[in-house]
Amino acid sequence: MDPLAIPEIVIGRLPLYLRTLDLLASQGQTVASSQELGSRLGITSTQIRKDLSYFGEFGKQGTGYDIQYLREQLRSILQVDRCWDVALVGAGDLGHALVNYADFERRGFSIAAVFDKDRQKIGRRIERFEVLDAVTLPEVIKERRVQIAIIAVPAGEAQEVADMLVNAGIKAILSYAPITVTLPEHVRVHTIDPIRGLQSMTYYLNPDQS
Amino acid sequence: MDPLAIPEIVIGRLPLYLRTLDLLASQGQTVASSQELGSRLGITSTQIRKDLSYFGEFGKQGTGYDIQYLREQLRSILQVDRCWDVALVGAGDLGHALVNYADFERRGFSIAAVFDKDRQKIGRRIERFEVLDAVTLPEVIKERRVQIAIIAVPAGEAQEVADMLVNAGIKAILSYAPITVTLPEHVRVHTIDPIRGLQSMTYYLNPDQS
DNA sequence: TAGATTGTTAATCGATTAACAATC
DNA sequence: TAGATTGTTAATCGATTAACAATC
Repeated sequence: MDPLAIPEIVIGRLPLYLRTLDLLASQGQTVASSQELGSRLGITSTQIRKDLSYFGEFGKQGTGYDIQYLREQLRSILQVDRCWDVALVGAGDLGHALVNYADFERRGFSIAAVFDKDRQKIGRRIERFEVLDAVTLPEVIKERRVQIAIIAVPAGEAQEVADMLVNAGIKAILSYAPITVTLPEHVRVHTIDPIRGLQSMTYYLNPDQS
Repeated sequence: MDPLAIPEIVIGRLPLYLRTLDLLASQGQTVASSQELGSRLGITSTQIRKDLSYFGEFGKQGTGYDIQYLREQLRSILQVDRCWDVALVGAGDLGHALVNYADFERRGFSIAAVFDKDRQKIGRRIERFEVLDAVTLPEVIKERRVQIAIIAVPAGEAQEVADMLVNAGIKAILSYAPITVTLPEHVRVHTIDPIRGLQSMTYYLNPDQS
């Protein structure tokens, strides 16, 4: 099946399904119905079955899904049955938090190198990494054929860093800078902006606060 | 207009518009068309005009939008023309990064207190905050009538923390724990899971990596 | 067998966009 | 006036869901 024939919104939900199955597996559960997954995620069972049906038939009537098997299938579909090297740009507080984030490894990613352009930070250690000079970024990324990067620099530097990453061959970027970066369309970008989430919740809040 | 009559997906885009207008304003620009906003955000100008039309008429034919005026209007709609107190739970690396995140203040939020349950962390300082014992969370939140909280604790503790927050009166939660927390429907939750974003990009990546 | 649940079709629902009159 | 752009309607497009046969 052509990967692009499947709606992006469906692809966006698969990691949610996988995450939920991981949780159930860690609790020792071996089988789950679309009903159970749905109620845990707050979506309908029909939607889950429909989403999965784009890729094949993974369940058993009357029973549900074998958790182990469906996890394997989803990992294969999402290509996280391998481990992807990730370049991290920005060795500030957020960079530190990301280096220490244990979930990356468990879920298919491994930080391969940490860069910063600040003289104060270059050469310092963050856990197992030495912070590398950002000018060496292109060669390191090219040499190691890294395809994924995380941007954890201030908003004002993010576009410049993104351009540099793309020139070095990066194909997917997770950006923590609260701006919309503009890139060639063959490069995928996900932006994490915590304020965006907060601001769309305050819309619904009661105005009376002390 | 009844706030609930407007599609949530529209509300979700307003912070994007505001963020872009903030950027343009900081560059000294005074007027912007829906066309310009759209091309910066990668969405159509029609969609922007349609979204804004739920709330009123803010533009001028032939000219576009007065940036200053539209910012004020959007801030008012989103209720970020005031500053909201936010309780932060979790004083680890991520908590540190959030305390130091300058954008909160500029965009309508102010961290009011930091909590942790770890004896090692309680009493320590993070910038201007003393880390408070999580058992004091209900009283502090109730007393200060805080409505918003950020969860920055490990996944295994997140549901418990969320329940505690809701009992204390919290109405909106931004969670960095990679699980789906289950809460009463009058409470809004936004979950930030960086791996989710990465996993939906690897789907499209070329499998050949060194 | 009876009960449960899948996978899929067709209907419904909702969001996006093309088109355009209004007007600055 | 001519050109540009808004606000809005109606058409289109795409996503969700109800319904149900198949089957474990």
